[in-house]
Formats: sequence, structure tokens, C-alpha cells
Amino acid sequence: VTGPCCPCPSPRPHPSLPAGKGSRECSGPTRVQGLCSADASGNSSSEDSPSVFTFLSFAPRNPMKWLDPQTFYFNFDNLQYAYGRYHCYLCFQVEREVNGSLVHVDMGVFVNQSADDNCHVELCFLSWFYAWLSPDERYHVTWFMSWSPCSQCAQQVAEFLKKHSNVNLSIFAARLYHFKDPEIQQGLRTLKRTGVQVAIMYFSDFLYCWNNFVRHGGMRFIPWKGINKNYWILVTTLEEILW
DNA sequence: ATTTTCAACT
Ligand SMILES: [Zn+2]
Repeated sequence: VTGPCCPCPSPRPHPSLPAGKGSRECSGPTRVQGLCSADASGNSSSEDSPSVFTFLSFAPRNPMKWLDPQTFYFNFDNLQYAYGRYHCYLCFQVEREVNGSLVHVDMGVFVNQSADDNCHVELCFLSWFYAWLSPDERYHVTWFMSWSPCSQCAQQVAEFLKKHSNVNLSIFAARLYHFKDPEIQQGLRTLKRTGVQVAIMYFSDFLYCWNNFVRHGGMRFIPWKGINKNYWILVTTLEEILW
């Protein structure tokens, strides 16, 4: 019943994460893999130990290669009142430095699977990336997200980057997730302070995603009404959050 | 103009 990569015979709930669902934060896994021998001594760490990589509790999952055009248009629409966007999509690009220039490594798309393990896309990426990244390479990672990160994921990403100084991250968000929430705002500031480029997706970013992550079958990208006006509203909001 | 949002519900 356990995943293939869990050496533990009987997974038990993560000690520091609530079992309940429904939070807008990434409320943690419903099953635990990895971390099995780490805390077997009964030495329960304090409640919100920031040094714990909770993404390690999620089994690595492979990304998708492509988005369908209608999925992209619906989920990356940067409209102000984004009703019904109940999922988050993350298009990523990983490059590495070779003699001072960037070489393509991989790209793909993650979407959270709430029915599966409730893993937010940010942690899906970290779980997947952590499984194969080399400490001897310098990586440049770019995220194009339909929603900006929640506060808990922001903390996790910041911790990850502090412990992996060979990884550089840029985040471009189509929309700002719960931007009036002080904890969300703090999470975005934490990312910036950690060296992450945090920005709003512009026309050229949408076009780039269309060309590289959408199964467009030769169709041209047709921008939606208000794409630029919405961008400027979001940029203003983000600048106020980041100071 | 609205006040949504990495669901939850059948
Ligand atoms: Zn999250």
C-alpha cells in the first residue's frame, strides 16, 4: 500500500502537519514517504520547525509535457476575479550553466492533484527536482505559475534555496494568490529576500508559455481582452507588497 | 461592477 520508494514498513502521519483538508495552504501529505528514519528516536521537533523539508514527504511525481490550449487559456487568464480557477499550474524550465552560458536541461508542467496527495505545485517541483539535482552544477530554474505561491510553499522554497545555493529561481505569476493575506505577502517578501525574482507574467511571458508548454498544433496565441491592463494592476499590487 | 483564490460536492 505504500509507495515504491518508501523504506518504511508502516508510514505514519507527519508530526507537524494537520490532518484536516480545506485550508488554502498546502496542508501536507496524506501519506508519508521518506524522512522515515530521521525522527525515529522520538525526538519530536518543535511544531513549525522551518528546517524541515516537508516536500520530502511527497513522493516525486513526473511532470506533464504539455497543456491543452483551453486549459492554458482558462488557467493563465490574468483577470482580476478569477472564478473557478481551483487548480494551480506550474510551467517550469530548468537550465544549467556551462562555461558561463545556459544550457537547456528540462521543462514541463505540474498541476496540483488535490484528490491524490494535496501537494501544491511548488512542492511537486521541489520533490521532483531534489530527486536528481547535482550539487556540482549551477541551475537556473524558471517558474510560470497560474497562481503565485502560498505562504507555506514560499517558506519551503526559501529553505530549499538556502540549502542549495547552486540553484537560482525566477517566478512569474499570472495572478496573485490571496494577495491581501499578510502571511502570503510575507511569503513573497521572504522569497525576494532569498534572491528569488518574483514578477507578474507579461504578454511576452504568456506568449513564451504558449510556444513552449502548450500543445497548440500550429495555432497562434490569441491574447484575451484586458491582458495588458490586468498586468499593470497586478504589477502595482506586487510592488506594494514587495516595497 | 463583482471580491475570487493549489475545492468539494455529488
Ligand atoms: Zn502552496
